[in-house]
Amino acid sequence: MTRSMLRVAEAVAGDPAGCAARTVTGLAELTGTSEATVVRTARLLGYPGYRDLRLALAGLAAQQQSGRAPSVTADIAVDDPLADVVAKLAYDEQQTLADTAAGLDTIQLGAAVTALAGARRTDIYGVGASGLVAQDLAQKLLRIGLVAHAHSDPHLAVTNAVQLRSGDVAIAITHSGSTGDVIEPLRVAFDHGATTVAITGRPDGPVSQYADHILTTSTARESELRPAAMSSRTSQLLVVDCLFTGVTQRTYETAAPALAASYEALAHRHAPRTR
Amino acid sequence: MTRSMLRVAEAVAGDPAGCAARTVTGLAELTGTSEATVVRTARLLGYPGYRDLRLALAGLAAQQQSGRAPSVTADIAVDDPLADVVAKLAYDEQQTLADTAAGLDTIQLGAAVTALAGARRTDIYGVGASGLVAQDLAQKLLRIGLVAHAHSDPHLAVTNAVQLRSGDVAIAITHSGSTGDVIEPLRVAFDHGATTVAITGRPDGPVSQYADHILTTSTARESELRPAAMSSRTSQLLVVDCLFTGVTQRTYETAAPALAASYEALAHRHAPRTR
DNA sequence: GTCACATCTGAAACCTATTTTCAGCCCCTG
DNA sequence: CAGGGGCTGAAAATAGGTTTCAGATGTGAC
Repeated sequence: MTRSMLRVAEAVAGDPAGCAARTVTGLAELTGTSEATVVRTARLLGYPGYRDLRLALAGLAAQQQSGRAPSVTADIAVDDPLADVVAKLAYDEQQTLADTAAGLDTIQLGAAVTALAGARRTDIYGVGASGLVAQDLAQKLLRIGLVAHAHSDPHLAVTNAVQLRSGDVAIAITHSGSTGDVIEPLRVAFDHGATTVAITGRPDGPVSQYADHILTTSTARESELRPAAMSSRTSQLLVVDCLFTGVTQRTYETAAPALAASYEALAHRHAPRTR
Repeated sequence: MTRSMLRVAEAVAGDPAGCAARTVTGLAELTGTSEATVVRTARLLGYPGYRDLRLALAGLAAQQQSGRAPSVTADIAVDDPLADVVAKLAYDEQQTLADTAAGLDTIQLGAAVTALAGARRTDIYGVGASGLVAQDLAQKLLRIGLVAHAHSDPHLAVTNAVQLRSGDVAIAITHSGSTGDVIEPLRVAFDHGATTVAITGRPDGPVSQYADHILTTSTARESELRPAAMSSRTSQLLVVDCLFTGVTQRTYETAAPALAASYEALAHRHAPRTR
C-alpha cells in the first residue's frame, strides 16, 4: 500500500460514517489526494469500486450506531425518567451477557460439566446475592436428577463439606473472589478430595487457590445506581445456565425424563386460566 | 401514494438488502416501473434522492445481518459443542432482555415504584424459580432501608398477608400467572387494602384479578434444553432491577446512605486478595 | 356516453458521480 | 546522476441518478 492510499485508508478506518457521507471527490479533497487514488484504495480493500465501499461503509456506520444507542451507555442518573432507566438497565445487562459469553473458557466449563455429570453429590456455596444464584443452580440440577445442595449458612456449608470425597463436586460462587464464608467450605471440600469449581469475577482472587476449575464472570463497571451485584448476578446466572445445559446434554438419557417428570409434577399447582 | 410507487415501496420494504444492491434502473426493472418513479418514491420516503435511500438501505441490511448472528438463533441441540451452547444461551437471554424492556409498561412501573417508595412494609411472594427472584428483590429493597420480606412458604405468606393494610405493598411473581400458591396471598393482601403488584408473563392470567399494577415479563419460546424458567427468570430479574432502581431514585435521600452503609458492613467479610 | 381536468407514468434529456486513461513526477537503483 | 519502475492526479469517458415533459390513465361532471 502506498503513501497516499494509506491516507485514504486511514480516513476510512478513522471515520467510516463520515466517509460514507462523502462522494469520491469529497473524500479525495479531505485526504488531499485524487479521485483515482480513492478508487484504487477501494479496490485494494476488496471492493469493485468506491461506490461499493461506500455502501459497505454505510452499513458499518449503521451497525456502530445501533451498538451504542444514543445515551444508553451513559450512567443512570437520579433524575432519569423511568423509560430511560429500563433501557439503560436492559442494555447494560445485555452487555454483561456478551462480555461473559466472550470471556468464558469453554475448556474449564467442559471440565466442570464433566465433573458435575459424574458427581455422587454436589455442594454449592454462595452468600448474599450469590446465594440466590447458588440456589438457582441447585434447583436446576435437582430437576435433572442430580444430588445438589445450595448452602448459604457458612457453618452448615463447612460441616457438609467434610462429607465430600473424591468424585463429588463443590462449587463456590463469589463475585469478589475473596468471600471468606464461601472460600472456607471450598477449601475443606478441596482438602477432602472433591473436585472444586469457582465461579468468580476475580480469577486471581484467593478463592482460586482451592479451585480445580475456574469459571470467570464479567466484572462490569458499577456505580451508585448500578450496584456490582446487579451485573455480577446476570453474569453468574449465565454461567449457571451454561453449566446446567451442558450437564443436561451430557446426561441426556436420564436428564430428559427427569425434566419431564418435574414439569408434570408442577402442572396441577397452576389454577385454570381465567380467559 | 400511487400504485406504481407502492410497488417500489413494497419491494424496498420486502428486501432492503436486495434493493441496496440494485441501481435505480435495476430497481425500476424489478418493479416494472421507471427510474423516475423510483426516485419519486425515494423522495416520498424522506430521502433527497435514490442515492441516499440506497445508503440507508445498506445500513439497514447490515443491521439485520448483525441482528441474527448465523445459527445462534437455532435451538440448542443435544450434540451442540459447549461454545455454541454458551453463545446461544447468551444470545437468547439478550433477546429476552430486549423483549422485556420493549414490552414493559413504564406507567405501571412508575405506579409500582411510587407505591413501593411510600410503603410501610412490602411482602413479596414467589415459589420455585420465581421464589429466588422474590428474594433478590427483597434483598435489594432491604439494602436501601425499606421493610421487605420474600415469602416462599405459601402458608406463612398468607398469614403475613393478613397483616397488610392500606399503604403497604404486596408483590406476586409468577411466570404462568396462575400459580395458586402466590395468587392466594396476593388476594388476601388485596382484600386487606394493600397495593398489589403482579410480575407475570401472563397479564391475562388469574393473578391479575388481584393486582393493582401489572408488570409484564416476556414469554420467550422454550424447548427441552431451554426451559421457560430460564428466560422468565432473566425477564423477571430485569423488572426487579427496574423497580429497585426506580425506588432508589425516588428515595435517593435515604437510599444512598443506606446503600453505602450496607456496602461498608460487608467490606470486612472479604479476605485480603492474594495478588 | 363523452368531454374536460387532474393526476400518474415512463422515455429521454440532462447532469452528477464514479471510473478509466494517460502523461508527468517522484523515488529508488545501479 | 541517468534510467526505469511505479505512484499520482488531471482530464476524458462512462455509468448512474435526476429532471423534464409529453403521453396515458383515471375521474367526475354534464
